[in-house]
Amino acid sequence: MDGSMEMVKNTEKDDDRLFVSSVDKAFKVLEAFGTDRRDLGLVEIIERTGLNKSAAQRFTHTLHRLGYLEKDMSSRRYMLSHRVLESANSFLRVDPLVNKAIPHIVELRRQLNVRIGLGCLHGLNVMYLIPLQSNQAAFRTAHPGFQIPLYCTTTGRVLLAYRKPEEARAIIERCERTKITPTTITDTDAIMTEINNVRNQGYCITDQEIRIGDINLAAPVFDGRGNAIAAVAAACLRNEFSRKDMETKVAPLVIETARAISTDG
Amino acid sequence: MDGSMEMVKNTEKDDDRLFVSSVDKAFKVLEAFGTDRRDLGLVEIIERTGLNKSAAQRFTHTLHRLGYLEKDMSSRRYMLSHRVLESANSFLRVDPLVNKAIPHIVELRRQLNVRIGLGCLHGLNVMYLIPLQSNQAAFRTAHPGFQIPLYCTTTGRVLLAYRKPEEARAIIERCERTKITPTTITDTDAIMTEINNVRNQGYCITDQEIRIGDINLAAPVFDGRGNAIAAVAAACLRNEFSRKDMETKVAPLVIETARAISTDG
DNA sequence: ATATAAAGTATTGCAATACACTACTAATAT
DNA sequence: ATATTAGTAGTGTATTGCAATACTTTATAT
Repeated sequence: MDGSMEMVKNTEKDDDRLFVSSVDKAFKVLEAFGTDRRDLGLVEIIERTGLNKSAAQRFTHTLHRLGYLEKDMSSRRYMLSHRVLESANSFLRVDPLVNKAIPHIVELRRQLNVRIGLGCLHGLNVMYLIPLQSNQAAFRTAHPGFQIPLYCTTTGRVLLAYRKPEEARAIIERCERTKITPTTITDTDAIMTEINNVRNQGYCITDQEIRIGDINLAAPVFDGRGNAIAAVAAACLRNEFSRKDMETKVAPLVIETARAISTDG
Repeated sequence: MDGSMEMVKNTEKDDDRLFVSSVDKAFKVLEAFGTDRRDLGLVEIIERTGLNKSAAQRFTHTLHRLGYLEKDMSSRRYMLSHRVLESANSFLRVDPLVNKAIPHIVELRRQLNVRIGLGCLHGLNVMYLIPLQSNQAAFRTAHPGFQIPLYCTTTGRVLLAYRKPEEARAIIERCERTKITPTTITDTDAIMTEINNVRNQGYCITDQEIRIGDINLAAPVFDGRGNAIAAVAAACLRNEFSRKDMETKVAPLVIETARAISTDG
């Protein structure tokens, strides 16, 4: 009654009369299903989403009825249904970048016979739109939507290289930089040095910064306005490709592929 | 005021106090984005979803703020964002069927060098969880979540073959059976005959029923309880594989792959 | 075996949220 | 220039979603 009727928590989503918070909560539930566990019980969903019991109950129920969640009736635990693939397929089939890239990516894979990916920025991660496995092996990571950290990967560094340096630096500093392998570079300045090289040489190499035995290389894809919107990356094995091989043999092919995918401005 | 306060429209979702209809509407908007058009304006969304203007406005706005829809500010049209790949990736990475199948599917592709797919039932369609392209060409249809009709495809017929005949018949009759190619079988009895053969011979062949020049073969994958939960399908070219080739060379390999993926009861 | 705790399900009155309606503005098409 | 269509903003109201609570079932410990 002291006149302070105004809420203090007007950070973002409040005071937005068009925002429907039920939708937000429903997606919080969907997003609770990550890659670590397959099925979740109600309490686990409550823990992961921050919703209360009633809300968790109502949104799991609703998503179940809509067919986006499966429910195992004996364990009463929920899991994602294959229905979530619907919108993913819609996206992939109509996205111009993906469609333009596919034949070039396939051809590059044929030439090098290594894993090839097309990735873009997604928050503080790189998301692969097309992760093409090599012909021999099949990786569990070879599905669209696969994400890897931004700061220690070729695709991430390439995409940062074509943004304003201070912007790139800010993004890197927001990353939780962990030493994934002994050779992972985590120092901001060191990463910035790598990034600065990219703009000069037109590609980026990382040497087992994310997986022992891998040496990777990526080059930028540009849109019509000259923005780097994606990168083509090749994941090679160190005992098949030396650093010199990467520079002299792999780099020209990857750069040429990325250029071919780029929209000619 | 005549006492008829009760609603008449209690078909399904009403009288369900736990069902949150805002979530339903939000997903209606997401589902409006199919594979025919990339971007949609507000009115198109209204037409496809049946929502009114306010609702369409609020849910596009909400989905945009959540990052699931992109908005082109010049055309003010919406499109799916690559964020929809997140849950697809989560599903594919943790699904036991997919994980068990991948190495076998890859090996089968290596042996035959044709397109191989792992599909399951999804309403009146077959949905491919893993559509593996052949090594030479790349199809736009080679993304997870790709759907094909049930009634005229090997996977569909295989999956129906291991259900009760009357159930299978009912499903077929619910399909809108169009003659996709001149040789597409659309008659219910004729399809039932094909389906009955499947249970005897353990596989299904279709001869250019969905694409001229293709001859396809599929075999069932069973879960621990003996239910056919998926099928392995091989899409071959007619000028590379005769019907006899399919029966003698392809069928044993596909059946063996499907059996290897099946959970041993 | 029995008790105890934990997880999941069902119900209800209340009020805040999402609703439809309307009015307004901007962009095409004629 | 004018008409028409598409998209945006605002508002009072009641319907919808909310939290609290009670109840049932399953799991765990004693």
